[in-house]
Amino acid sequence: MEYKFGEIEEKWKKFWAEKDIYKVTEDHNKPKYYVLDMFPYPSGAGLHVGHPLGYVASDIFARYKRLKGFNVLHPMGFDAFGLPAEQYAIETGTHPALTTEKAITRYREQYDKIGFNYDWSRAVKTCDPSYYKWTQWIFLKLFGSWYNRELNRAESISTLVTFFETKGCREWAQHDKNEHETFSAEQWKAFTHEQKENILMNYRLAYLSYAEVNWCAALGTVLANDEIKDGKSERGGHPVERKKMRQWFLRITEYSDRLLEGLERIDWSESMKEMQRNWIGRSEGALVDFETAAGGKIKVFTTRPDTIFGATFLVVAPEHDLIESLITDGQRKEIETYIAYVKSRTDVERQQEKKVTGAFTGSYAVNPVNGKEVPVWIAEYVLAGYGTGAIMAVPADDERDKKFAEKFGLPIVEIIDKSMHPGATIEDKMGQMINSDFLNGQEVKDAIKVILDWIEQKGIGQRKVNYKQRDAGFSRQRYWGEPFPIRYEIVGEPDGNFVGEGESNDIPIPLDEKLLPLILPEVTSYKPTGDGKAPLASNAAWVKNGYETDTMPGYAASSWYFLRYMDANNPDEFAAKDKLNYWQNVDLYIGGTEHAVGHLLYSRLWHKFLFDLGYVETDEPFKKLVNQGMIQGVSKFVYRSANKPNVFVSVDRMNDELADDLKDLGALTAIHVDVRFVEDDILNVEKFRKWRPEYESAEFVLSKDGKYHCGSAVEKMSKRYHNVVNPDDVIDKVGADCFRMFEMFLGPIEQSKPWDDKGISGVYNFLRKFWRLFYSDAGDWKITDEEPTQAEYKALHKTIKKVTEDIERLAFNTCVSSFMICVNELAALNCSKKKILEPLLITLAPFAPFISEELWQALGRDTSINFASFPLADEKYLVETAHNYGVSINGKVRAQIQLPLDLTEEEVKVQVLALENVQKWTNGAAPKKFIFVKGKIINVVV
RNA sequence: GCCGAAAUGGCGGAACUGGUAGACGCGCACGACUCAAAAUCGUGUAUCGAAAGGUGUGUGGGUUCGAUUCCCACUUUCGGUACCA
Repeated sequence: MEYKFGEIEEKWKKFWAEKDIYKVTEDHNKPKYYVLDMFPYPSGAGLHVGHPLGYVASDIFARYKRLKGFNVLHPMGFDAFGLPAEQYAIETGTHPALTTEKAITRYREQYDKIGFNYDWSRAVKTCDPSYYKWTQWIFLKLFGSWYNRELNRAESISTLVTFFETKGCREWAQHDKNEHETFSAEQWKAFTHEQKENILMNYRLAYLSYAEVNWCAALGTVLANDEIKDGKSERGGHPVERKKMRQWFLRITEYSDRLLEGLERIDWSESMKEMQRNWIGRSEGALVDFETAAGGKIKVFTTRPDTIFGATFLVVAPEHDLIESLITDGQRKEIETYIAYVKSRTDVERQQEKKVTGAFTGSYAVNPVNGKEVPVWIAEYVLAGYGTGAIMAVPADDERDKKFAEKFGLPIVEIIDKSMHPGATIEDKMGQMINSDFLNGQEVKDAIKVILDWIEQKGIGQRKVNYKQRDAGFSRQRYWGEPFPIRYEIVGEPDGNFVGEGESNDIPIPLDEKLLPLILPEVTSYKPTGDGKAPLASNAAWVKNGYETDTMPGYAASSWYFLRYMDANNPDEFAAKDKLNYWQNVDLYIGGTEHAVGHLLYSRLWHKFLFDLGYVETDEPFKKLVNQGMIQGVSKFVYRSANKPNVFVSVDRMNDELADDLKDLGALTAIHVDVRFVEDDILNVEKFRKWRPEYESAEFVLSKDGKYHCGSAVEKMSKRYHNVVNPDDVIDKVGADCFRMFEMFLGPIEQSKPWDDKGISGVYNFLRKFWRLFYSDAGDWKITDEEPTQAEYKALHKTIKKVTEDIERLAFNTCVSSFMICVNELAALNCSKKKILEPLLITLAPFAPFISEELWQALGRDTSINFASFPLADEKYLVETAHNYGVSINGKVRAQIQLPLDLTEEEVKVQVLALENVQKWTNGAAPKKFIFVKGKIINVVV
C-alpha cells in the first residue's frame, strides 16, 4: 500500500482537534514542563518556511516531554500590534484590526497544517482588549511603583510618600541622574500637589521625561529607525532630524544590577548572556567636575580617573544641556552649523563615522587636578545619553581622542609609561604613571584608587557606577498599540478637568483599575497629525477626556505574554495565583537571536517587577533559552538591458559583451524574479511573461543550452525580494511529516542557512521506506509477533539511545540521520517485527506525528500515540567487545586493527608494532612514544 | 564603529569532553529491473597521483604525541545597535 500522506494528515488533524488532544490543565500528579515559542507578528504575507524552524523544534521537544511523563504547557499566540498593519491602514484605510485578524486566521491554518501540538484554548492576541487590559494594568503598577534601593526591590509609591512625610528626602533615595535637592518632611508637606507629583515622577518606574525622536517634517511624522535609510525617510527620501519630545519611559536602569546577576542563574548560551551584559554595560569610575570660565560645571564620567593629568581637552555631546552657555560669539556660527549636521544623523551613524568631526565652543574649563585650562569641544562621537554626555579627552591613551587631537592640533601629554609592557593597550591597565604630579611612579591599578580617594576628598567628584543601558523609551506616536491608561490633569484643578497631553507641566493621573481596559478608539485617519502627535490626537472625544495620545511600543505586550498563557481566559486577574504557582516559569524558550537585547531584556524586567510585587514566585522568566537560526531566502535575478528594457540576458551571457546579440544593450540591471518561476537556475519563461503586463513581450538572450539561467543571491526571506517559500506548497508536495523532518534535517537549530528544498526527497524516501516496513507494496500488513534477533534489537536500542540523547541536547538534525540509519538497517534485515517497530514508532512520533498516529492505530491501538511512553534504551544490546582502531604514526592514520576492548596497553602494543604497515614506518626500531586511548585511538611516535 | 555568532567535498551537514575528518542525505556516475520511463535496489563519489604517497575543515601563526575542536592575529558573511518584531 502506498504512503498517502494527504489522507493521513487530514484524518489526524481533524481527530486531534475534535478530541482536544493537546488541551492541558494543571495536573499535580505529574511534573510540569513549559515549552514556549516566541509568538509571531502576524504579517500579511503569511508564514514562510523560515518561521516553523523553531516551532517544529519546540513541537518535537514538547511531544517528547509528554511521552516522558511530563504535563506539558505548549501554547501559541499572536503579537498583534505593530507597524506593518498600521502602515497598510495609512495606505488603504483598512482598519489594522481587520488586516490583523485576517493574517491571524491564515497563520492558524498554516500552523494546523504542520501539525503543531499547541493548546489553542490558551491562545492570546495582544490587540484584544481582554489581553491588553492586563498590559495596561501592569503599566499602572509600574507607574504606581518606585525602586527601593535599600531593600533592592520595587514597591508601591505610597511607601515613598510615607518616607517623605516622615523623614523627608534621604540621601540614598536621590536619583543620581536628576539630582534634585533634598528636602525635609516639613518641606515635603508644604509642597503643592504639582511639586509633589513632579518629585514623584523622578522615582516612578514608568515615568515621563524627554527624549529625541526621528522627526520627519515632510511626512509630518515620527519615524522608526527601520523607516530611515541613509539619513532620509525610506518613503519619499525626505530629511529626518532629531527632535526632543515628552515621552514615557521604564526605569529599567534601577534593575541593571539584578538583570546582570540573574544571568548567572539561567541556562542561556554564553554569547547571549554576553550580549546582555554588554548592553547593560556596567562600568566603575568617577564623576569629575570641570569648572568653566563662565562659572558652570561640566560633569564628566570617566572609568580611568588615573589619566586625568593627560586630559587636555573636554568633548561634550552636541545636545548637552550646557552648550548654550559655552558657545562664544566668535564660534557661534561654526557650532550651529555643526549641530545642524549632527541633528541629521542617527546614533548608529555617529558612532560608525570614521572621519573625525567636531567644533570648538570657544570656552575653556579647568582641569581640577592641575588647574590648567582645557578647551571645550563638541563632537558627534560623544552621545548625550551615555554617562553625563561629556568626556575628558586623554589623547595619549585613547585612540579616538588621539585622532581628534591630531586633527584639531590639540596637545597630547603622555601619562603612562608602558615601556615595560610592550603591546599593552589602555584596557590592560598596565604601566607606570608619568607627568602626573603625585601619581608619578605608581602602577596604574594603584593610581586609580589613589586618585579616586583624592577626588572625593577634594570634593571635585565622586566614585560612580555607570551603565551604558538607558531607561527604555515606552511611547510611540502611533495608533496601533495599547492606549496608556492615563489622563492629564490641569494644574490647580485636580478634580475632573482634563486637558490634552503635551504641555510640559501637565500631571498624569492613572486611570482607576476598575475602568480597564481603556479601549483603543476609532480614528478618522491613521495618519499622524502632522505636528508630531499620534493619530489619537485627531479623536476629539479622546483629547477632550485628557487621555494620553501616544500608545505603547511593541515590546509592552510581549514582555509578559508567557504568563497570560498560564491562565489565558481569566477575566479577573492577569493569571490566577494557583496557576502561576503551578507553571512557575518557562522551562525551554525557543526563538531568534534578533531578540537578544530587546524582548529578552524587557521580559526579564517585567518578570522581576512582578516578582517584587509578589505576583509571581520566580524572578527569572526563561530558565533555558535556545536561539534558532534564520532561514534565508535564495533570491533569483533576471538581467534587464538599460537600452532595451524588454530584453533580458541569461546570467552566463552577461560578460559576453562582444557577441552580436548583446551589442547595444547597455548596462544590465539585476531584477528580482519570483522564485516560483525558477527551477534550479532555469527561468520558466512563460510564467515570467504572465507575471506582469510589462513582461508580456519580454525577449531573452539565452544561454548556449537554449535556456535562460537566473542569477541568485542569499537574502532575507521577504516578500519584497520575491523569494518567499510558503510551507503550504511544500506540504502539498511531500506532506507535513516530511516538511517537519526536513526542516530539522537541514542542520543544527541554532544555525542560519538558506532555504533549499533540493534534499527533501531524501527525507521523503525515508518516510516511505519506513512505511514499507509495515505494509508491502501490494498493501499487505507485514507486522509479525516474531522474536527479534540481536542485530535487530541492537539497531533499535542504538537508535533509542542516540535519539534520546540528541533530543535532550536539541540536536534534531542528527536524530533524523539516526532514524534513517535505523530504517536502512531494518530494511536490510528485512525486519517487520512488532517488538522492534512499535517502540521505534513512539520514538519517531515527536518528529512525524501524523504517520506515527496512523501506524499506531494500524498496530491495533485505540488511544492516541501522544499518550504512549517513550521507550528506554536497553544497554544490554549495546555492549561492544571490540573496537576497530585507527593506528596513527606521528598523528597520521596508517593502519587499522580490530582489537578486543579488554586487552592491556602492553598487549595492544605488541600487536600493533607487529603490523606490517607499522613496521614500514618504524623500521623495526622501538617507538619514541606509544599512545593508547582505549576505544579511541592508537598513536605511534617514531 | 561597538557587541555577538558563523565559515568543513559540487550542495545541506556529521565528528557531543583534543583522538580514524567527510556519518546521514542531496546531487552526480555506473549497473540491475523495464519495450521505455517513473519508482525501487546495488556500487562508487574530498582532492592531486599510475602507484607509493602527498594535500585537505575561511587565511596566517602557535600549543600538543595528536587540533574542525584550544590560543593569538586577520578575512568574509550574518544578527543586534535602543521606534521592525
